[in-house]
Order: sequence, then structure tokens, then C-alpha cells
Amino acid sequence: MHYTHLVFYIFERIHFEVFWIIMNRTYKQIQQITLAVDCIIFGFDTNKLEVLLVHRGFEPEKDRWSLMGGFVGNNEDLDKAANRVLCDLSGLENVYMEQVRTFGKANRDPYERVVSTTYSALILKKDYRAELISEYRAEWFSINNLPDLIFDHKDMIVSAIQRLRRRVRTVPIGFNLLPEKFTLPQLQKLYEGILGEQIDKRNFRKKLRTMDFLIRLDEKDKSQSKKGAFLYRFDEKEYNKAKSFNI
Amino acid sequence: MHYTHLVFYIFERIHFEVFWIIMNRTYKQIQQITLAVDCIIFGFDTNKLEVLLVHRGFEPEKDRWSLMGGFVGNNEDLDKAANRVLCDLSGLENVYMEQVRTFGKANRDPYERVVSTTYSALILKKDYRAELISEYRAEWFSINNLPDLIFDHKDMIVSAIQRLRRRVRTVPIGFNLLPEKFTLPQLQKLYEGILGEQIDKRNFRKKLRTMDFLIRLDEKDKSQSKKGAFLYRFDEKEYNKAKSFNI
DNA sequence: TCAAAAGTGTTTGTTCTACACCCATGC
DNA sequence: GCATGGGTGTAGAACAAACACTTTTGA
Repeated sequence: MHYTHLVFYIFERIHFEVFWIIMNRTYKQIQQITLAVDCIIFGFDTNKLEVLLVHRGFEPEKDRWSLMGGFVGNNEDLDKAANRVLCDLSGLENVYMEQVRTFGKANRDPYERVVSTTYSALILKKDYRAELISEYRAEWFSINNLPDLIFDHKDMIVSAIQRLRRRVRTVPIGFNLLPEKFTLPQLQKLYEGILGEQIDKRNFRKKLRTMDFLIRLDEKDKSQSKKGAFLYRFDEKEYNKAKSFNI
Repeated sequence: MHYTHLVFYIFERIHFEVFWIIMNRTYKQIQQITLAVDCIIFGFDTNKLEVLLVHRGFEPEKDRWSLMGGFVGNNEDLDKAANRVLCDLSGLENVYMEQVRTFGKANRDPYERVVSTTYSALILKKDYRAELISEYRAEWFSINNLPDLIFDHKDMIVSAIQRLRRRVRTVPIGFNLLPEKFTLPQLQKLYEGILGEQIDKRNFRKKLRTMDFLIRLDEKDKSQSKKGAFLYRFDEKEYNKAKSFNI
């Protein structure tokens, strides 16, 4: 190796080692931050999409509404923390949940530095244990009529709705908001509620007819009309064969 | 108010207060977690999409490859931390970046509890200061030929690519990977590289012709052919008028 | 003059949209 | 027998996919 190359090489080598030593020290001394999860819990009520909010019972921000949240334990998976919070506060397990995004502005909670990862959950409203409503001062709100919320919880809900609107068109997750057996008018109202727009009945049903995983049962639901509407169920096995969905 | 109602009311009230007192204590005592950001830095090289990785210079996991990352300061916005890490390690500011998702498995880093939020950045490779490549032992890797990576960094890259593939079809972010003036053959190769599939030249150009924000200049780039290809530029103002994009 | 890349349209099939009437039933 | 919600099909427009030849020019 040429002399100047060698000098350059040694210099670079030292530079490199020093950089990593600094990195390594940083690695040990770094500041720690309180990490939270907040759950945007969606439910569906005949024709509108709703979120479940809790009434904050302590200062600061007493008497304002907030999402259900909790802190992440030191040895707890982030996803598990979200499930725990949902389960603690709703009594429900094995609920469809997915991460939305992480909110990390330094002053988002003006009282303390908290970074929060949001998760959205789709639950069947009637599975939600009614007694918890009073226990946690929880209440369902239509997404079109949200109350005043603490911190950036409104932004959290908005971004969860945006994501839900995108996802619900390409993945059959909407069924989590309906009972196992449902009618097509119900399903259409669900989609209209989520997307916030009217859908043509014939075009909607035409699309659904092409989906082999939507099984028509020999039963009718007569609660909404005299004629009665056929009940359907979502067949997961059949869906997994092709995994194509598009509304 | 009827007597039993009153008793019930008081009971519920106490229950509610106790719950919030516990919550409030929890709020103060909660465990804190080291929070990191990792940057998936994408670049484009004539016909393939690449990511920039750094060679880890210290134990544990010495000599393996990793994403560029850093820790979030106690008074630092999460987004700012990602920008800082990118800037420290690439010398670039004002780069297109967006949050991807947060990785929070308790044992994802087997040595220490670290939760990490990933950000993807699209940079123009030639803006990346070459001297930093040797300073940080960084290297560009084709996304089809990634080396062995520490922890869950491979998953991080995979989810960033998935997201990029979705986004690039509906938002004109791909231009961040090209110089200000670019040719249509370049643009097509970029899309082919990102999406990992061939695109029909005539159909591609037909779509682009409908987009008013793609301005053809009176210059040609003759570096790739004798005939030369017209240069174009992306007109942001024009795009903002309609904000519709779809490839 | 020829090799190499740039540029250009048409046809066909698929998907999306708009739209209006009959059916079954309980009251 | 009528009011209420459930159920069905078709025609036109927009969009997507497949496909082959001509142009330019430097070497």
C-alpha cells in the first residue's frame, strides 16, 4: 500500500472508532421517555360509525373527553399493551386491532413528556359490557359529532378514520363491526357510515355477488322490514383462498 | 331522587373516583422506555431502488449492518429526531420523510428495551456526501440484495418498501429520488425499480401526458442515447391545483 | 449504414356509473 | 290494499392492457 494511502487509512480507521465509541456511550446514557398507547375504538350503530371515549375524572384536564389509553410496561410488547388497555377497559379480548401511527411532539401532553402510539380497534358494540360504560364514564360518539378532546386526541381519531377508510376498501375488516350473521342492507349502511358517502344499492350488491366468501344463509332477518332480508356470513377460509377484496 | 338510586349513585361515584386516583398514581410512577428512531433512506441508481445502511462498529452485533438510527431526546419532537438523525448521518436537510410505523416488541433489541419508530426518507443519491460513506462505513444496497441486518431492521425495511409502493402510486413523491430535471425513460425506470415490475412504455407515457404538472423543457439529455430524451420537471404549484395523481 | 434508445395510437376487454321497477309481507 | 324496505339488470362511459413500428443521431 502506498504511504499516503496508509496514513489516510489509519486516520479514517481512528475517526470511525471514535464515532462508534461516542455512539456507544450515547447508547448507555440516553434519556428515557414515558410511552403510552391510545386506542381508537370503533363501533357501528345501525347507520353511523362511532368511537368510544372516556370522561377524564382527574386534574389536569378534568371533565374533558379522551381516548382510552395506558402506559407501556417495561417488559411489555407494544401490541400487547394496546390489547391490555382495550381489554381492561372494554372486557374484550381477541379484537381486531392495528397500529395507526405514533404521536411524538415534545409538548403534545403539556404536563409531561409522553409519546403515544395509537391503535384502532373494531368491536361489535353489543359485546361491549354495558356496566363498563358507567364504570369508566365512557360514551359512544358519532365520528361526525365529537366532543372537545384533550391533547391531540382529535388528530388521533382523524388519522385513524382516514386509515380505516383506506383499509376498509381493500381488506374485509368491516365485518368486525357486524354480528356474525348480517344482512346486505346492514353491510351497505356500514360502508356508507365508514366512508361517509352514499353507495348505489345495485352496484354495491353486484360487487358483493362476485365475492365467493360471502355466504347467503337460508334465514331472514325480519326486524327491519316485513319482507325480511337474507342473512349472510363472511367465510374466512374461502376468503383466504384468493384474498382479493375491493369495494 | 329515590333512596336506592341515591345509594347506587354514591357507590358509583366512589368507584369512579377510586379508579381515577389509581390511574393518576399510575400516571406518575410509570416506567420509562428508551425511544429511538430508525431511518430507511431510499436512493435510486439508474434502474434499482437502494437503501443506505451503516456498518455497526461496536459490540454487541459488531460488524453487522443496520439502519441509521438514534435516540429521541427528552424535549425533542419525534419527527425532529428523525430529521436530526438523517441530517447528522447524511448531511442533508429538508428531505422528504414520513413516519412508517413503530416497532415495540419487548425483546426486539435483546440487550436493552428500546422501542423504535421508523421513518422513510427519499433522497437524491448524488446529494449524499460521499465522504460520509467512509466516515460512517455506510453503503448502498439494492433492496433485492440486502445483507444480514441486526434486530428487526429487515422487517423495518420490508414495511417501508411496502408503504412506499402503495404511496408512490397515488402521491407524486417519487420525484424526490430524481434530479430536478429528468427524462421520461428515467422516470419509468424509477417506477419499475420501486414497484418491482415492468411497465408498458406507451401506457405509462399516456398517463403522464394527462398530468398538467409535468412540464416538458426545451432541453434534451443525450447521456443515454444519441437521439436524446426530453427533460421534464415536476411543477409543484400546478400539482397543488388538482392534487390528483395515479400511476 | 447501422445500432441503440426515444417516441408515438389503436383496439379490445374490463370496470364503473347511472338509473327504475317489481316483490313480499304485516298491518 | 297499501306502505315499507328488499331485491334485481342493462346501457354507456371511463379506464386498463396489449401490442409494433418510425425517428434520430453518433460512431
